Order: sequence, then C-alpha cells, then structure tokens
Amino acid sequence: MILDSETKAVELPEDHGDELRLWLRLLTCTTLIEGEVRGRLRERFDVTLPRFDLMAQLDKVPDGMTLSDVSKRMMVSNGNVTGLVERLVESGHLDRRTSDTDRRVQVIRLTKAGRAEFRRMAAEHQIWIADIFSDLSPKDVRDLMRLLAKTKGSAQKSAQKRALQA
Amino acid sequence: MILDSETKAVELPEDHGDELRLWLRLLTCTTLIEGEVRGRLRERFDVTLPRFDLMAQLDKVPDGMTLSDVSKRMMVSNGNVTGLVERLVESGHLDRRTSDTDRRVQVIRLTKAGRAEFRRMAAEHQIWIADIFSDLSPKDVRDLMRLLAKTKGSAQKSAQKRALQA
DNA sequence: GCCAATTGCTTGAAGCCTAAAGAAATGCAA
DNA sequence: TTGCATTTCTTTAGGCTTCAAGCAATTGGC
Repeated sequence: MILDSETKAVELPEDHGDELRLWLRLLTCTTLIEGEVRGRLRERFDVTLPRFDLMAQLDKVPDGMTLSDVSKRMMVSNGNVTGLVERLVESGHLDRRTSDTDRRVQVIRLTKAGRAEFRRMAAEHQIWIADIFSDLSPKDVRDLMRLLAKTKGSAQKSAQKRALQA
Repeated sequence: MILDSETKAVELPEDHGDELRLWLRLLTCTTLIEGEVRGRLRERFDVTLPRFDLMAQLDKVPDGMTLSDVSKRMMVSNGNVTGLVERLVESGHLDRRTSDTDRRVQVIRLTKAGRAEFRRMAAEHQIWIADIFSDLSPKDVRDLMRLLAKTKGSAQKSAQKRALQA
C-alpha cells in the first residue's frame, strides 16, 4: 500500500522512535553533566546547584533583578525562587529590598561578598565544563550549538501551541 | 606574544566560553522539554514525570528489576527510588517482592493494571516528543544523536577521572 | 474616583531528591 | 567457622520543586 503525504490525515501510526531516542539521549547527557557539576560544587565549595545558578543570573546584572525576572530566566516557579532567595539572603550572599516605584516588587542583588564568592566558584566551574566537553572538537561544539538552537525553537513552538489550546 | 602548544603547561587562561555556552544551551533545551512533558503528563494523566520514568524502565523488562538496577538506570539515588516505589506500590501500579535467593534484594514489576496504564500514557507521550522535535530534519536528528553520544562519552570520561582522584 | 483584572510575590501541601548513616544479608578469606 | 568488607535497601535531615490558592499593589477602563 502506497500513500502520499496528503494521506497523513488518516492518522497512520507513524514511526516516532527516533525522536524519542533522541530525547532520552539528550536527557541522559544533561542528567550526567548536571550530577557531575552538582557533586563538584558540593565538595569544592559546599554550595548547591540551584544557589549557584541563581547567583549566576545575578552576576550578569550590577543593579539586581526582580524575583519574577529570576524566575523566568531560571525557568522555575515563583515559589521556588522565594525560598532560594530567602536562604541566600540569610547566608549573606544576597541583598534584598522592595522597589521604590512598585511595592509588590522585590529587587535582589549579590552582596559584595556574594559576588566575590560567586566569581571564585565560576572560574573553576568554567574549567570543569571545558573538561567535561573536552572530547568535542570546535566544529562539534559549533554544530551542537546550532542543532540545539533549532531544537529549542522547535520545542518552544510546540509549547506555545499547547498553551494556546488551554 | 606567540606561544606554541607546548607552552600550555604554564596554565594560561584559555578561552572556555564556548563550552560554557554550549552547556547552558543544552540545559535550557532539556529544562524546556522536561517542563513541557511534565505539564502534559500532569494535565492529561495526572501522573508525575518521575513516576512515568520509573514505569518506563519497568516496561522494558517482563520479570522486573531490583531497586539498585532502577536506581542506576534512572541515575538517581537509592533513597529516592525507595520512596517512588513505595507510592507506586500504594497506587497499585507496581508489585514488589523480596528475592528468593537474596533477602536484601527487592524485585519490582509493573502490575497488569500498571502496565496497561503505562502503555496508554507512553503512546501519547511519544507523539508529544515527536511534535516537540518536529522542526528537526531526519539528518538533524541523526547528527544530534551522534554529537550527543560523543558528549556523553566525554562527560563520562571526565566523571571517571574525578571519581578516581577522590 | 471606582472597580475589575492583572501582576508580583508568598504560603502550604505534596512530592522529589541527595548525602550520609544505619540495618540486614551476603560473601570471602583466614 | 569467625570476622570483616561489601552489597542492598531504608531512614533521616535538609533542601529543592511544583501547583494552587491567596494576599497586596498596581493598572486600565469607565
């Protein structure tokens, strides 16, 4: 039986196994690397990965960000950020104040000590990452960057589609 | 100042920015897709991603696996699996018994209902994944598979190196 | 100015996750 | 056989994470 592309509408069971295998491999890579980074951050600096990630976001901006901004950039829920920030303020890494123009808004920044601490960690972190990817050639890295950009776009489109239906 | 490759030993600050950017992009892709899948599993089947993943592992083997096996395959801690299994046994998806030959070992399997439920979810899940990756050509998929395999190998090597030092 | 909708954040309940310590069973070597 | 190391799993403490509900402040339409 031969079918042309128009016939798709009848919903034949297509083969989607390749995409599934790709997704599982992507997930494996990320889990593996994440675990490795988490372990090194812990044993070397006694810091958790989420704390490090949050500080990384703040290091990019001198004047701080709102909790919502952090939440969007880290792609985690608002409530999650509330707790993380709480602990990092407690430990003296972060500085938090209410916005002058909008009293709902909390602006957080790295303290001087927090920034110094982060820079120290980030320097090593970058070397770990380079080591983890060291078998990849510069071309591999470029190709991966391109393909992952395409993947990201595709995933966002798909997510967008679902969001509209809901 | 010109330096040849021999001079690396003096530890010049090399440029590792590309690898870092690659890692962040990889992480973004995974987080994005994971969130999407988590949301769909929740709204469509009221199941969590870890539960689904655990059931996926068990669906591959008819005779069940030990908790340690599951733990290794899912790349999560032992204690984590203990809790997950507990809840899935409670809900009737899993069957658990102590090994006949080694009383330390717990063997878990999908129940009949659990397997049916999983198959139902997996069928849709696979379509979601295909949709999420739908902008990628077959060649893109192949290339990504290859590059991620290389990445996985590289990361494992790096992790291995660290494990030996410790 | 007033009210409804929206926005920014927090809280609470439930579950996920890790690292570390501990209990039970096994295996192996003296 | 005895004793010690190892393996398998559980427990505990602490932290991360989501979702949903809720509160407070702001915005926009009238």
